[in-house]
Amino acid sequence: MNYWLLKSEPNTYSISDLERDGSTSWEGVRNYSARNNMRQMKVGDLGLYYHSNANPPGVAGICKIAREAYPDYYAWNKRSKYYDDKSSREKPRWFMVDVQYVESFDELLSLERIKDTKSLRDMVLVKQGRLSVQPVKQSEFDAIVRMAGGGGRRG
DNA sequence: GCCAACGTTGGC
DNA sequence: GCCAACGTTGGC
Repeated sequence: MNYWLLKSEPNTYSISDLERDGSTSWEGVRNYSARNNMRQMKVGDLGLYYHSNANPPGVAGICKIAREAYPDYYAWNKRSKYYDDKSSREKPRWFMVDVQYVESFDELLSLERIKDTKSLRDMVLVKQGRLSVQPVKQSEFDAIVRMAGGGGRRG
């Protein structure tokens, strides 16, 4: 199984929203690297749910991939803010997955603490920053869950 | 609101 | 294919 980190702005859709909804579709990714990462996801993979543009930013909890990549149909809807005329039904350019709520950490694990942790210094989150869907090593996933006091093991 | 670090676009 | 101009992300 693989591990991922998914960024969402809590103003737009926080982990509490995901908890309320149970699951959600992850549309609107318009970056090729992020899209390619999504296409690697398998049902059951676990994701760190990251709050970006937040105060403070950090990992808020855990989610699970509930459906593998399928065409992002928002790209075909002219009235959607995710509309892209270069994506067609015949040749979809963008993809989305479904994610399911797993757990919220009691306390957000801040980006600052992640940066201060030696074993997490090589995370894409720290090294590259801006990517909204990124791979995470199992060791990194485990360390973050441990630091956040989460119980989120597979399941 | 600023701006660094990327990504994308399009002229050539 | 190069690269300048522009747009976006996201921390601060």
